[in-house]
Order: sequence, then C-alpha cells, then structure tokens
Amino acid sequence: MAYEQLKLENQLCFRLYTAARLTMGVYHPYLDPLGITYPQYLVLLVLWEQDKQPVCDIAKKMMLDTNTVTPLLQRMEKSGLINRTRGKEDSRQRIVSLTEKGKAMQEQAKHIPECLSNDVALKTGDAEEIVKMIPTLDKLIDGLKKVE
Amino acid sequence: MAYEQLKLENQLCFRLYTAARLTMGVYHPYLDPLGITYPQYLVLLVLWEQDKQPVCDIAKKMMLDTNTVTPLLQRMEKSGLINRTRGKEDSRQRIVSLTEKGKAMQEQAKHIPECLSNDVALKTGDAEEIVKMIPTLDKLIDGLKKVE
DNA sequence: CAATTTTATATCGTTCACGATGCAAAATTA
DNA sequence: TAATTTTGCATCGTGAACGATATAAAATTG
Repeated sequence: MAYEQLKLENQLCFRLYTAARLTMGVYHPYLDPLGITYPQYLVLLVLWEQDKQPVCDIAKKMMLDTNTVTPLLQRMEKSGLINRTRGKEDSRQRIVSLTEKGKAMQEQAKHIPECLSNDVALKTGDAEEIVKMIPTLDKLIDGLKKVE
Repeated sequence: MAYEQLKLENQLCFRLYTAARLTMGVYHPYLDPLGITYPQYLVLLVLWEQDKQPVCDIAKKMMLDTNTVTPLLQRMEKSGLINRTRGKEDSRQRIVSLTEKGKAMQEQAKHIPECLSNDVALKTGDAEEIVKMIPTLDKLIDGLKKVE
C-alpha cells in the first residue's frame, strides 16, 4: 500500500527529532529544580562562557533567530537570571548580562553534563557509540545552516 | 572562566536539537505547497502505511503523547486531511482515517524522501556518513524512550 | 550631506511539545 | 455485581520555534 520510502521507519529526520526530544527529557530532573528549561540552559551556557553579549551573538551561537531568542531572554529577565541593557556604542543592541542569580547557577549546574552522560550511558548501555556521532552531526549541521 | 564541560560546543543534545530543527527546515519547500507541517507529514506517513488507527496507536508510533497528538489531529481534521470517528468496540477510542484529500496527497508526497536525500547530500557533500548514524540514533531512542 | 540599504531587535500569529488535570468508558478486583 | 483501577482522549497553560512584519539606528551609497 505505502511507498517504501514513505515509511516512518525510513526517516532520518524523524529519528533526529525524536532523539532530540527524548534527550532533552533526560535534562528535566536536573533543570526543573533550577527552574529553567533546556533552551534557557543553553542561553546560560553561552553566557557562562562569556558574559555581556548582544542578542545577535547569542542567537548565532544557538543557531536560532532573534524572534525565538528575544522572547526567551524576556522570560529569563523576568525570572531574574539576566539583565538586558541598551548597547552604548550601538544603541540598537541589547547587551545581555548575567545577574548574581544567573552567575550563581553555574555552580549548581556544573555537574549536569556528567550526570547526563552517566544517565545516557546507563539507559543505552553504550555512550561511546553515541558520542561518536558528534562529528557527523556537526557535518550535517554545518551543511544545513543558513549561509550568512 | 567556564567549566570545560559547560561549553556549548561539548553538548551532544544541542547538536541533536539543532540537527533536527535544520533538517525539518529542509522539508519546508516540499511541505509548504501541500499546506502541511512536518509533524502533520509524520501523521500522514503513519496513516498512509495503515489507515484507520486510534489516536493512541498514532501517538505511540510518533513517540508523542496524546496531549500533543490530539490538537495536531484536530487541526488536520479542520484542514480536511482526516476524519476522527468514535470507535465501535471501544467507544473511548477515536479512529483516525484519511479523507480523499489525505489519500490523494500521498501521490504528491512520494518523491519527498528522495528529494530530501538529494538535498542533504548536496548540502553536506556526504549523505553516506549521515545515514550511517541511523542505527546509533535508534539505539539512543530505544534506550531513552519511556518503558510502558 | 541626503537617500537608501542593512542591521539589531521586537511583535504578532500559528503550530508544536508537554506537564497537569479532568472525564467517561472499559477492565479488573473484591 | 459493586467498587476500584486503568485506559483513551481531551483541555488548559506555558514555553518554544518560526514566518511575516515593523521600527529605529547604523552603515553605505549617490
């Protein structure tokens, strides 16, 4: 009845989409107590690496557009994790900086990557093989990302 | 400043999340003319493979919960792709079936997987390596999916 | 310098994802 | 059979994604 190529089980994208959703789910027990979501955690990773960045830099690193990042940052400002001030040289820019609360959260979060790695290893039985996908995923992402 | 493990570039999940988003983006030029979204396309894949399924079966195949699938199906019913009738044996169930429009769309969609594959190969230069991730993604998904 | 284009950000509307909760029908248990 | 539990689906609220559009500031061009 169905064309072979139209079977769900033959879709790469469906797997990426599902794997991403399920992997984000593994973060829940660690992020919920901190009161943040996975995308918010990504913003914090970016800011912990370098504080005080304009929205466009954060968006570029997360490979999202500002129409996704702006509301995300607005929510984070409301929950007291960041501040958004006008740029001094370029007044179009909004410089995003960590509050004390945002900075302090780094200490609570520093074990998350290790916990995740352990959880995934435990659940899948073999994290080695999974981590080996990283270069290929990078190649895929690099090929598909918009040229600027 | 930042803990090494807290750098964005060391995150597997971020790559899955980004790869999934970008890959879904490649579907846009093919799905937009059909007036459907990627999750709606997945529902159609499921129904083309086997028509007349209860919501729970569709949800299980898509690895989503009914609170995501129900509104999705409601939108698809509104746009005339499917019908949702009460189950005869089990009246709790909603049996989802393709309309003529939903069935006819299969013909228009049958080249999409091939187009996608070509597009990805063209953009990344090497689709071989990417397709090789499938068994590993399946292992990851299988390990992370909820036990029922 | 004036006009035009680009850039940085924001807003709006629609569709998902998903936790929490509700409800009625079916299945199970006492 | 009556009481309880489970199952199938739906609703609600929140937070993303993202296309389309808007706006003001900067950069570029004429």
